[in-house]
Amino acid sequence: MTTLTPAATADRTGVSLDTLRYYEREGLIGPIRRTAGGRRQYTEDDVFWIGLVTCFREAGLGIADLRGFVAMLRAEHSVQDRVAFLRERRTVLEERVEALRRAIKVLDEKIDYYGGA
Amino acid sequence: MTTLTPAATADRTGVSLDTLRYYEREGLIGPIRRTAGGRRQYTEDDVFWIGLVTCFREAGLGIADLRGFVAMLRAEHSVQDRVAFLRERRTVLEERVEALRRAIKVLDEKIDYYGGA
DNA sequence: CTCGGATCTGGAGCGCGCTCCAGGTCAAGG
DNA sequence: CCTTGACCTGGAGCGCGCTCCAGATCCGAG
Repeated sequence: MTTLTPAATADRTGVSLDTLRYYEREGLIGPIRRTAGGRRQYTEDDVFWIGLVTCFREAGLGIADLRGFVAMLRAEHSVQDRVAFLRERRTVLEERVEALRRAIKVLDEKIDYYGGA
Repeated sequence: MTTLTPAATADRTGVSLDTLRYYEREGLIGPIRRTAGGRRQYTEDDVFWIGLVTCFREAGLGIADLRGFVAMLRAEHSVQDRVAFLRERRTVLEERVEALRRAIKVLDEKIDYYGGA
């Protein structure tokens, strides 16, 4: 199976080396496989998961939220628990969209006031 | 003209006393009128503006952005500059909405995977 | 006039999410 | 071999947005 070096992974994902290590320390990704010498080897699956983490980070979820997400995947949770967790996060994000819509509306009003020119 | 005490203003706006003072120090609001003794007297206009600031903060704009907003209102800027600034902020917020939509989509897919139960 | 609660100021402290650094290790090319 | 550059670890540092604190001042009720 092909693996990626840290540098290649940073390149592919747009996440810095430091941040990749930080996410791993925080339990958001990995643990990442190592070579005999201790260097990290990222798999395609790792890259995919890093993409998910990035997606949620860009949406403004915190590190603790993401840790919750990882925890949810561990088998000790029922399907109901998982869906409840997912719906809860969804609600938080929807509320954030509403906050943005309100702010955009204010901006649009101001722009209109200036004649939209 | 009726004015509000700091406590009443915090109450009305949902912004803490410390944060009101902080916003004023940072130039996001005010300067707020004072009594002879130095106590702040918030007007209805102040309260309204605090509402706007809160709206933008909830949308995730930073303190520096808000300061830019205040600067924009000062007369040295042309209508074109102002509208350009407003449109720019609007674009930033729209991008944020898109990031949220992407994350919500991921959540929906997971929820579907669990059968939406 | 006195008391006490609200308010004042300046500055320290905090949680988050990185980011940077020192000092050392690994491994491919010459 | 030896060099060189990517990588390792642990920990310090940083910018943001508050939040908290001490010590002083104000002012309405009694």
